[in-house]
Amino acid sequence: MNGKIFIIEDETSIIKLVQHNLEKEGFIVSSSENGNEGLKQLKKFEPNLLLLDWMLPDLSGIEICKHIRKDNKFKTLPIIMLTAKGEEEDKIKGLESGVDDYLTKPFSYKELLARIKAVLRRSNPEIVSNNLQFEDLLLDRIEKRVFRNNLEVKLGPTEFRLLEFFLMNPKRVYSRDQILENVWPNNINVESRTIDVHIRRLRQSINIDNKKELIRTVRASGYSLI
Amino acid sequence: MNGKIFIIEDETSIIKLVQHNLEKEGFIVSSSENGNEGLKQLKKFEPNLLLLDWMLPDLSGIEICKHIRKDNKFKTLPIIMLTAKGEEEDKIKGLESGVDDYLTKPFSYKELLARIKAVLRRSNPEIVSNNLQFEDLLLDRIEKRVFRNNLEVKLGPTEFRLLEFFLMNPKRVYSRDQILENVWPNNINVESRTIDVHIRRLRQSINIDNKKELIRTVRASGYSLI
DNA sequence: TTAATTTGTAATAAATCTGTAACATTTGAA
DNA sequence: TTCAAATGTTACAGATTTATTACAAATTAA
Repeated sequence: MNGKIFIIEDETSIIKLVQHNLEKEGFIVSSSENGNEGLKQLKKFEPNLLLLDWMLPDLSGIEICKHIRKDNKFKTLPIIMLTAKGEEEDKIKGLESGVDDYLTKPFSYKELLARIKAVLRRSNPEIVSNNLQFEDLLLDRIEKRVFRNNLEVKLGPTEFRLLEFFLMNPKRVYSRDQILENVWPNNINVESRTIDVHIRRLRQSINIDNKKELIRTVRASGYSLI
Repeated sequence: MNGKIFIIEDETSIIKLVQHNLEKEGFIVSSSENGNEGLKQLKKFEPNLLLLDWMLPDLSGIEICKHIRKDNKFKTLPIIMLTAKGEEEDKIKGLESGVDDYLTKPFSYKELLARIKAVLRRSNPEIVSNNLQFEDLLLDRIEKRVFRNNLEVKLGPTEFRLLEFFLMNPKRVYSRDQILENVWPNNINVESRTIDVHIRRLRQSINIDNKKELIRTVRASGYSLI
């Protein structure tokens, strides 16, 4: 993980906390506490992602956003907006100015990191680690391949996403609802029992020559990766 | 890749990191942590490219630059300048003293390598390979030719660019959008299905006497070079 | 200019995936 | 042990995605 992240945020404490943690994670981080100055620095720094405070002393986050989107070189720079609770989230959501995601303060660092990775995964997949592993199971997000015990396993798109989801938190039990929410595209409604069928298909695919079962059924609760 | 690269840079940690990585890449690397000494060594070493810190304890990078440009033997030595953030990049950009490129610290190694190759490709094309290869497939960027198993394969311009793109990151799956963005000229809009047709044409062309299929379809995701 | 090649698209065929219902089996509480 | 609820399994009919083909328009070469 060696992407570059720029932070424009006027609360020094937040900058310090986030910068320190992101650097520990391996990111190269630079920051500014003010909009105009930040914009200049940003252009020199050429980050892979921008954390942008919604409310700044001089320029608003929105202004900065627009400014960036006009600049040909940074037209596609991923931006995560940081907002204080209640700061018109609706407006932010609907932004055409092109915010890629947003977080409401106070936010947990863990959540921020997750969002950062998710956004980076879309824009610069090579920066974020792309392999998920569990025991003898390996899923390569870049190549979209799955291996069990070094043998490739063929999965359909839904089974792939399902396994990907389980691999993100092995051992954790997910209810059918949680699985639906996370694995199926938004706003799609499928019968809850449908999941059972996909679980079966996934099980069947990854159980190369009667190796040990990797998906555990937790009666009345859901499923988990062992 | 067996060109010679000289580094003049006073931060030992940077030297170590860069030198180690470049050597892994196949370059022959030598370095100095000081300007005057470095100049002498450089002349003996006769590198194909110089990585030069802008700010040095004794001589400034600019001084070194000028010095080198006066020397008939090194008049054309490609130089990539390394600058700390905020070190008057404008001046550097406009330099007639002839810096070929510059990078702002902190920089990612990946970016450095890309710049080095780009600069070398201009000055010493023979050092940087202009061939892309994958298994028995070979694409010559200079001559614009493609070979499969040593037999030349004729491709139309679009198929050529398509294959070139795939060869830059074999095994990686690209969505149709990504392919469009990278293979088609900017601001051109073609139907996403059009890509399927070009994939077909490319497949047909490179599948000389039923050799193994090289382009993989990943349903719901895109295509990849195997 | 004409001829040859290349391109994009639409139409259709083929392949693959999905969701569901129906029936089978397992589980655990009473 | 019994029985209802939960999960497993299967088959299948759409639905979706990709492959293939043909063709007209655009581009390039002769």
